[in-house]
Amino acid sequence: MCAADADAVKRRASIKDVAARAGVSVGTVSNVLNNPERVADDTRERVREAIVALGFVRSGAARQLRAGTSRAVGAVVLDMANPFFTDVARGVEDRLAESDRILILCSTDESPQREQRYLQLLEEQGVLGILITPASPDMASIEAVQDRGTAVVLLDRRSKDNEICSVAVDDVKGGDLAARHLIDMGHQRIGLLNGPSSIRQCADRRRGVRRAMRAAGLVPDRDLIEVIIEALNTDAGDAAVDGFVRDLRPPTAIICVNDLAALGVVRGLTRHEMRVPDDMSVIGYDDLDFTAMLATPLTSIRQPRHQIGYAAAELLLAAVADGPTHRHRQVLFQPELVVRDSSSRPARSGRRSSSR
Amino acid sequence: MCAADADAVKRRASIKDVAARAGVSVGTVSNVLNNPERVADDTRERVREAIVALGFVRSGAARQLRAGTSRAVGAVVLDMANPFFTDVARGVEDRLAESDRILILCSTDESPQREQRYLQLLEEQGVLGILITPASPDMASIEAVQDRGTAVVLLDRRSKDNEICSVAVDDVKGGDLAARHLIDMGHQRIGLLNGPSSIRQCADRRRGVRRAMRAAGLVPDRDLIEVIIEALNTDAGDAAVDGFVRDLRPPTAIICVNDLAALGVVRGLTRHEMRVPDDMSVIGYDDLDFTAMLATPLTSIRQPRHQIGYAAAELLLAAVADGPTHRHRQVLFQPELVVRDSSSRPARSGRRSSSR
DNA sequence: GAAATGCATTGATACGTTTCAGCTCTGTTA
DNA sequence: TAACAGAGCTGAAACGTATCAATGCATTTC
Repeated sequence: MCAADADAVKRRASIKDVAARAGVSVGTVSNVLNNPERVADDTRERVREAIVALGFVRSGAARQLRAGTSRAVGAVVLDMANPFFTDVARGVEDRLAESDRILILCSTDESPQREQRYLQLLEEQGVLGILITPASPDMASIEAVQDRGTAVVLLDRRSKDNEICSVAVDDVKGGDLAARHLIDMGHQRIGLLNGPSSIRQCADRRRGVRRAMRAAGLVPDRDLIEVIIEALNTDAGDAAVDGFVRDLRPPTAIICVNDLAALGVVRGLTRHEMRVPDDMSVIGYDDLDFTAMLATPLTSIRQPRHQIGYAAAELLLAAVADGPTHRHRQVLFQPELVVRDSSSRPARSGRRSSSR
Repeated sequence: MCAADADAVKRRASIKDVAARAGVSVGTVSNVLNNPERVADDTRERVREAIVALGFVRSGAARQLRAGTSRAVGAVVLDMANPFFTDVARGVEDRLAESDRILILCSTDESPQREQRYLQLLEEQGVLGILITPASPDMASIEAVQDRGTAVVLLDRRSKDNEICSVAVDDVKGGDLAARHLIDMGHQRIGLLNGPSSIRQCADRRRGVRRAMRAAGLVPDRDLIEVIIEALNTDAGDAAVDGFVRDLRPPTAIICVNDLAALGVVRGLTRHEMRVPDDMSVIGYDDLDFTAMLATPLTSIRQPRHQIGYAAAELLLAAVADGPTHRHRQVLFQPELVVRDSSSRPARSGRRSSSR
């Protein structure tokens, strides 16, 4: 009913149609769009009128082809339904929106094939750059993309050889924070519910925990009780509780690999008729939104998720602006301890492991 | 070290470079890419070798310009960090991946300006189509986009006049399910913690609740205690509990506008030294992942989030395939009641409101 | 009054594909 | 033998924009 002429169905108006209608050359229309200060006021106005009258929308494809500059940035994550990546992606988007850029979001589900496919699609798309949490250990194809001229920033990973920009969180510090907090409150025997060491984050946190213990005069090999779970979810956390409470000298606190597992640990403790934090302190990791809202709000380690995304996008845009002169940078964020009700001083200190 | 000739730094290889290297014309290279069966085996092989040798990546921009066909689909949601949209988006992505398509995800934060901006960027980008949860009540600009030839599907909204495809959930049914469940268990006085009626979903659920009550012989105006909250979060839910328990004839069950509010209700009840479900049944809405993992797992109404996204993407691709002959369709999903521990028979039935 | 200056605009070109009419060559049919 | 068919390939045009040298025109400077 509105701006549609009888035959406008055929095809979108082009810059040529606008030029014809406004009685100017296509070059002038292009200038109105890209360098409005270069064109006289009345001409500019006339062109603008023609643009709205025709419902003209400029072709990003043609613009990109000619000018070589795209509006889109790609982000390749393990799973965009995972709250961690979700918040990171939101940070990315917020930074991109400031520069009128747009985000193409891809989930690999940790499948190298899917990662490969998405990399190719993004490269064909001619994105400005790619943010990626690699699914496959082999970085060859990612480096190939970078060599071919597309900026790349690693998300939640560090590049060892400084060949590529990255934004990550200091997980050693995260483990350290959790353990130090417990030790400060008087805990002497600590449980660590961790994921497999093959996951860098898990290995790092373990190192952090042990470091903090040694620094406090404890002996990790004696005073740290470790349980490894493969699936980092609530059910696994629940089941793992048995391993801790059946220990000859059970811990008085458990540091968990993430909040979901911590939730399971709380559930498992309830199963054993133990109360949090009176009988056992519990610390989570990730500080998911809901953990603060539980009956016993969870002490947790917070990662600045939104900031990570924002910083990664910032780094990417800088890399694009720098061009070939760009020097790769590694950004490392510090996690933060959020103390809530699930951690407290141990009820009974030291070795008096008698009745109950 | 690999496929980079000395001067390959200058610019990405084009189809022309491939043609030269393979000793064929550009038309043939194009055919190898798009209609491989049309070219002889050995030629095809030669071209393929040239492609990998040069690290050739075809330009999506040029392809789109010439062929008029894009690989990208846009999705405009209120907030991509919201678990609802997150799962919906994942459904969209999964469907798109099946067709080698890519998802551009945009959060409006319910700002009409931001929505407007994103619509324009997506249209310039030449996306195949747009999935959108409108932020502004005014659909004019969305319809304008559709009129100009970009397919549009509404997400989590219904279009009244059938001028546009949509995928939504039956919220009346959701309210009905929750109330019916409680009534079946013997509850006679029911609390409804709802959002403002200006939100279509809230109004619909209220209608569903009242419908179920009437169907069971209850009188909503007498037996339904309603509390409205503006912010649909945990703190508001917590605070709202006072309104219910101070009622002359308090309800024995509360239906909540979402799981976060339900969490707050549980917390508020604890504050009043009431237990769930013994003293009060609580039903949430959304069935967020973590609600099943709580100390008292939450009864909730589940919306098929992933399916919604998948179906919306399917609808969009169908609309694109149909071209101008397309007939708009409205898809309505049914929500599902998930019974867990937070709902049970009322402790004391009817009016004997004596001791405890 | 001529030259110089600066501003607004033009028109042609290039970007990298896809597409398609037409060419060549080989083998088959009448 | 001529005509034809079909497979395989070529070469040029077109898609819609940005860019830039060139042009026209009005104003200022000497």
